[in-house]
Amino acid sequence: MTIDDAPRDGLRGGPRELLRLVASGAAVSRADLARLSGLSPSTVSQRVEALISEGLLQEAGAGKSRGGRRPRQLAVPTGGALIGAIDLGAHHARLGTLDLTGRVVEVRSRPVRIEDGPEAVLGALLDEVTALAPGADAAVPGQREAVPAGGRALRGIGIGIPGPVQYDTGRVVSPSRMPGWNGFDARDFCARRTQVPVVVDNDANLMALGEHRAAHAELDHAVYVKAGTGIGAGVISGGRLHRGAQGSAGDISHCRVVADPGPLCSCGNTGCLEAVASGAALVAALREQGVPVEDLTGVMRLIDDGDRHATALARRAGRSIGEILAVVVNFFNPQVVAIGGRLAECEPLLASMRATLYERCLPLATQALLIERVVTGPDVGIMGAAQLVIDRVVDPS
Amino acid sequence: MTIDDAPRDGLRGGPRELLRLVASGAAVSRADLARLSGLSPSTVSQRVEALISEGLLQEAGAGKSRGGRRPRQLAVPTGGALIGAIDLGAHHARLGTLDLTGRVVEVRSRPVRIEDGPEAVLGALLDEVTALAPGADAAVPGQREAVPAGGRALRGIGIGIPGPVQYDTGRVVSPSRMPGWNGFDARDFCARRTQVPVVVDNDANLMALGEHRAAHAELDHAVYVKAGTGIGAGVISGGRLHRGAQGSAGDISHCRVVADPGPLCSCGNTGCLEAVASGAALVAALREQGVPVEDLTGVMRLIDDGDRHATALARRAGRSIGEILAVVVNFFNPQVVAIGGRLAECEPLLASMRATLYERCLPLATQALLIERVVTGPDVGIMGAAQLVIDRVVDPS
DNA sequence: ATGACTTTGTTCGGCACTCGTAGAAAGTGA
DNA sequence: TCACTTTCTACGAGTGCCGAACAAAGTCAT
Repeated sequence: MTIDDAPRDGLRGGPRELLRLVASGAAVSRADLARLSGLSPSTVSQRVEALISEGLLQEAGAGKSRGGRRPRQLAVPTGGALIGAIDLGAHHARLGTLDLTGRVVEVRSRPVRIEDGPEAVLGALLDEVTALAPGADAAVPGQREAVPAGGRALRGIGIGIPGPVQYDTGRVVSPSRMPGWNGFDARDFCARRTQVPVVVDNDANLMALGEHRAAHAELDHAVYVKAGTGIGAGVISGGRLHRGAQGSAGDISHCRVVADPGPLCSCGNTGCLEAVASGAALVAALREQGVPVEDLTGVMRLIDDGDRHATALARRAGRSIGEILAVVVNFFNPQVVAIGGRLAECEPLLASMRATLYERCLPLATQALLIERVVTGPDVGIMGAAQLVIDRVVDPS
Repeated sequence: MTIDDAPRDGLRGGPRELLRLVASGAAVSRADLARLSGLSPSTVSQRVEALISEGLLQEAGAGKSRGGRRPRQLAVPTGGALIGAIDLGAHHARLGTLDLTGRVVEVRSRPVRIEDGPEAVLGALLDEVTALAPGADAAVPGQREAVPAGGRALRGIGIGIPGPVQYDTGRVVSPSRMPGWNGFDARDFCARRTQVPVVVDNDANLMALGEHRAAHAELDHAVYVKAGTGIGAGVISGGRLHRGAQGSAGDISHCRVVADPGPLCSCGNTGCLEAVASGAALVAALREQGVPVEDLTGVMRLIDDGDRHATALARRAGRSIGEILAVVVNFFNPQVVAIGGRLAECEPLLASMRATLYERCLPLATQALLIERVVTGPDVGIMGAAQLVIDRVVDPS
């Protein structure tokens, strides 16, 4: 829809690049920044000065000499403004605050009941997030420009939803298994309620953004699969998040993987990937086999214990995911496919997926392909949310 | 590989935007350009002056008044420099010359025998292309800057290859059914031979570039399928050509579409899309059924005549292509899927493909999806080649 | 210690690009 | 003939970046 969906920010060009280089520890001095960013020393000097006067950067004493003048070290100040983030899942939500460099400050997990509807679910989570940033009303009005903004005020909130989100409008569209959410304008609702800018996106997209920035910032093309209760994917093309026309890019959950008399899916079709390989499908299939299992955690435990049925199901799920991803890899030719979510912990699933990919893809497409588990951990979603807020709200270059 | 694979040129920003607006007939005067491009009138004036002095644009008398001063009309000069283009196919090649706005000047078709190897095939085609632009040595040395460059000199050549091309290096990599081409550095060979800048890309990518610029320039995400002797696809993401990590993006020909004892593919696997749905596969399957058919043209004729076997095969091919494209559409969520190549003329195939797409995709992904036949005609490949040359050689902003 | 050399960082002028404003040029219409 | 519109250019200003020169602060061999 928009011309530039997500500015390729922290890499080349954007003024945030310098900030990120310092925050990541890659650069400590202005000279480092010039070398790493490719900008001229004079430009770096200029920009650093601007960042310091905005309160986004500060000097931190002198470093060690490398045979010449000692560098004046730079650091990202702690205690500045905050970003709120919510990563909503099928049964649990993760929420927290992060600083303007995208580092987690505080994080919590809460059980949620999606079926209570968007107002109730989001309302409670928003209240908790805003409570984590008490600085909002402690801000000194006159100094908002000079000092980074009072106590620890909230500059924006990023929210991930486990279903399709029309990013331009912030609406949730035709989600399966989220009764009462269809068409809900989550962005507007949250922005009105908190009086703070809000961005809303699909949870897999946020995972992709978080993991890509944290682990693969130098790679141009990547696919991140989130396999938990449901299955989704986030797509990076040319260093930017690819959301597609309706914002539903990466939604592979209803691709067909088994011939016609397959298991019935929540979407009404049969044989969908989600009906075969998602966490919910594993739980359902085990129960059908008479194995008493509570939830996905129970399934994971069975697999860890070496239960035959559960392990076989996990292998089959991995094969199914691999079959779809094989098409995706041939078509998209990414540099990396990373899998996250609860099911990524499942070794048999991962192994089957890998095997299927290598078997079914062009050798050309897999020869240099990284197939990994997501390395950023359970906070990856809220980290991606914060990245999005930084890109779109804090510093939309 | 590169940060900015293909600059989003003719749209917003690039200095070529103005040229394209004039060439397409959308703008006739400087005032038009200012309105359409969003640039200020002063900037337009400046850029137009620069383009005129480069010989890329010229004034063409006064237009009709709209209640005020009459506009000074602009036009793209004819007779300027040329771009050479070759669209290599499995059995035929299309070659020609185009002007700097991407319009075809001359075009021809030649039978080729790929198996003669790259030097012989490309050598002959290059000779013919250079012969179409005799201005190369007629150029007046001193005036190369002021006047557009002598007679009709060749500024660059764009070449499409029916197999994977590593775009960065210009090498052909592991093509199936192109014996003797693997690893061949086509760009270097052609550039040395002609002493002119050369760009080489996959044929489906060039088709995508040509069709996108000509028909869907305003759309951000598109997939163009080229179904002829082989099957390939070109991918546009965010208005740019997405080539992927190894340049093999869009290569869906070896995705599996039938369960294990499927037809043997040239790649050694069984059940590949190419072994089921390509033109070559249709010819082979008909022969196996005892139908004497010469080539793809023969198959098309049978289908037009209503032959049951041929039509059934075409329908099955359409379904197979649709099954793969369904995954692609769910994953990539494009605004348009267009199909070109010889098989696109086949109505039953197209119908089956459409049906399969609507059946297997998320409604969200197909509700606004255009499913079309390519409209640019048989020259689309060389038009795309010229676009690539313009972007990368003539005017790499 | 002393001078040569390194590394770090700033200042300053200049280039390239764009915009806005003003105004010139060239029409129309009452 | 005058008011008004449309088209196009000229000029000054602003921005963002760069390179060169220089200033600051070290190390190291003699």
